[in-house]
Amino acid sequence: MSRRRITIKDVATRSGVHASTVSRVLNPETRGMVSEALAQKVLAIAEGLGYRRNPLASGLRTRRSYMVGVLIPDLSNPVFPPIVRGIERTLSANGFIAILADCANNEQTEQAMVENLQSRQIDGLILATAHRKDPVIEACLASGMPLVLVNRSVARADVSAVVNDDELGIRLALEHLTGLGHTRIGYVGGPQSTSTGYDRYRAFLKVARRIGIAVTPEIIVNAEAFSEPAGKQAFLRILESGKELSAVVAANDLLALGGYDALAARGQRCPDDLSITGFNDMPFIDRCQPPLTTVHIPHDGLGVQAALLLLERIADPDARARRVRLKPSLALRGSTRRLDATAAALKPRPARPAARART
Amino acid sequence: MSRRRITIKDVATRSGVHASTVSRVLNPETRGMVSEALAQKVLAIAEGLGYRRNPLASGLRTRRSYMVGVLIPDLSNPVFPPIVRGIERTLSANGFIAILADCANNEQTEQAMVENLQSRQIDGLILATAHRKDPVIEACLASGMPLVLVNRSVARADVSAVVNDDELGIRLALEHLTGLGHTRIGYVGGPQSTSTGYDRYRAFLKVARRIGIAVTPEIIVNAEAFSEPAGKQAFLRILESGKELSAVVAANDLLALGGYDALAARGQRCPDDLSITGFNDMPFIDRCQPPLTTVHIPHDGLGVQAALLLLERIADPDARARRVRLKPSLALRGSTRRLDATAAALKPRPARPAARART
DNA sequence: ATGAAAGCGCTAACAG
DNA sequence: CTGTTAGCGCTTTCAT
Repeated sequence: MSRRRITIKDVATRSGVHASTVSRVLNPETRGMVSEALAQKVLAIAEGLGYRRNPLASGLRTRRSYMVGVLIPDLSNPVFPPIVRGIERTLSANGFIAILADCANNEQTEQAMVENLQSRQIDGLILATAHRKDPVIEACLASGMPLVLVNRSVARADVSAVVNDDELGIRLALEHLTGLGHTRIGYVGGPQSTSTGYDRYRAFLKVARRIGIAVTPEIIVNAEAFSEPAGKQAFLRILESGKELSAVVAANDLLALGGYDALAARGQRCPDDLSITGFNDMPFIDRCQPPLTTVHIPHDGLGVQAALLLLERIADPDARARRVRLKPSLALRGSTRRLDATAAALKPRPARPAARART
Repeated sequence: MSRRRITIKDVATRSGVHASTVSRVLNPETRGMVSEALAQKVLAIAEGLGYRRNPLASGLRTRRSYMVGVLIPDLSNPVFPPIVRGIERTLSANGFIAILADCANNEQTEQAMVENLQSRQIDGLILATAHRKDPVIEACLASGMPLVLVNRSVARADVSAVVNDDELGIRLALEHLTGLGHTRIGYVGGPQSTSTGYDRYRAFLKVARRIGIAVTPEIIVNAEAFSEPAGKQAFLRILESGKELSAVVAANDLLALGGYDALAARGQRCPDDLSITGFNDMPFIDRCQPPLTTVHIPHDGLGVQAALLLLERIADPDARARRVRLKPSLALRGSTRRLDATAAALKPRPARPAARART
């Protein structure tokens, strides 16, 4: 069935002009070189024939593929779909396509995928992988490939990146809690090998000190992973540390959910016994019990900005690297509550003031 | 910086052979034409030079791009990320890449994206868009493009598709409920313009009749969309229909969540006043309150199978269309409960048996 | 078994 | 303004 595709040559013979003239007409940049009348005629014929340019062929010549690689550590992590969506929409609107690659959090795979993408002549690469040390970045930079990082920072300043303002996020969470009267506030962080884990941890230290919260080693526990089980373990440690905390800032929504589990395991409840804030505002986290108060990250915006930054760099590869920091906001929900004098302390055992009164 | 990429010609001059020989060596299919010794030598040199084949160039010649289009209606719908992930992993493992396109549920956009993908010489297309009537399918078929549908069925039998066994899913839900003693069971469905909405509705009619549930128009409401608000509206209608139902099967988890909202608005609770089952088992739905009993769909498996089916068709375009139907399972959680004689009827007003006993 | 030559579809020098 | 020519990197006849 599938008849041979219409080529530029077909249009040329039908129009009675040379192929290169057709090429000039079809390319917006060179359209001006051709007389308006002829251009219109050729355009009409191309349209009539249903001509579609073959980007592979033109790319072979121009070394432009109008393809961008998008490397994600794990699409099943709910923060990434909206980022990818923002990226894809923006690229698509600018005539580019997104090649999706999911490296399943595996550095080996990541390396291989980047090489594969490079060999496919992608015009640029968006990296959303999370590790702070990442040889792939050096390799990309060395090869001159336009590169933008999203949702992760990196030490060196010569690479473009779009990140959430994690310090602001932590500050929003902390100020919310102090505004509710909390003073003994702990922190459950993420793995320090990840950029978000590290950044938020640093931010907590900085903001907590500035606000005047006593920062001692016991009130801070960094979880092994950004997951519910790891969060539960971390919360259990912090709850059993002996420090009587009334609130905990978690570096991630999943960790916060782990906090719910930890409380449940101890026969305690959120927010009655402990206020908890999350980070990310992942989809449907407002439907859990209690609805999680969390730092909302504009994920779609991260994706859009990353795509725009990359397009900019593709257009001008010599442009300086830029960093964009997007502002998060606080999603106020039910996992935090005002600390009143009577329910002040979090007792290790459910020895509520009311119970004590009976003795 | 970016030194010119190594081409097949570079390898040729270094090896002292002709480019075509290198090509033969590098291509597994034609490797046999070259003497083993020479092949080894060329391979070593190519390796040493860091040669990477340029798929654009070879594709131009062979009309194979090793690229597959993946068209999604909306990546922010939580059912799709796992499907996409399964697709991507499988394609990638077979030397293909996935071009992701999100048409935002817009048919216009869908049409344009498919054309764009086709012009980019994709070897095949995976469609996850949901509408039952879809001119894009005809167009693809007509053009001879290998095509696989995922998570959606279509009337005509000559198109490959991977779907969940919705009838089994509905049966699992219904049998679970009847097993708990429910007999007055309603159904909140999805939009009939979508394939899943339609299929599950038909399945409910069929299975309910077979099981012996009285199917009257009042106990069935199809929502306007697969969303929480639409679900809430539909549940309100069914609850106010006058039929005293003790359980409702929802065609989708979001609709079920809307059911929670509807109950809450009426001062009732799930599962005490109404048992509800969902469909999809989307991520974190087990964390809502109450945890939703729902039909679990193997989304990742859908993606994997779709990719495999497409690869098969790409390898042999004349192969017959195949349909794969994957089996769902029931995720038993807290939104359904045994119907005991005392709490049998769902009263419009909270006139609980216990309360009545006191009078 | 290997080399030579042609060409996939398109663009970019270079002429005229 | 438009046609001619060459070539992007690779594969594939066709010779030898």
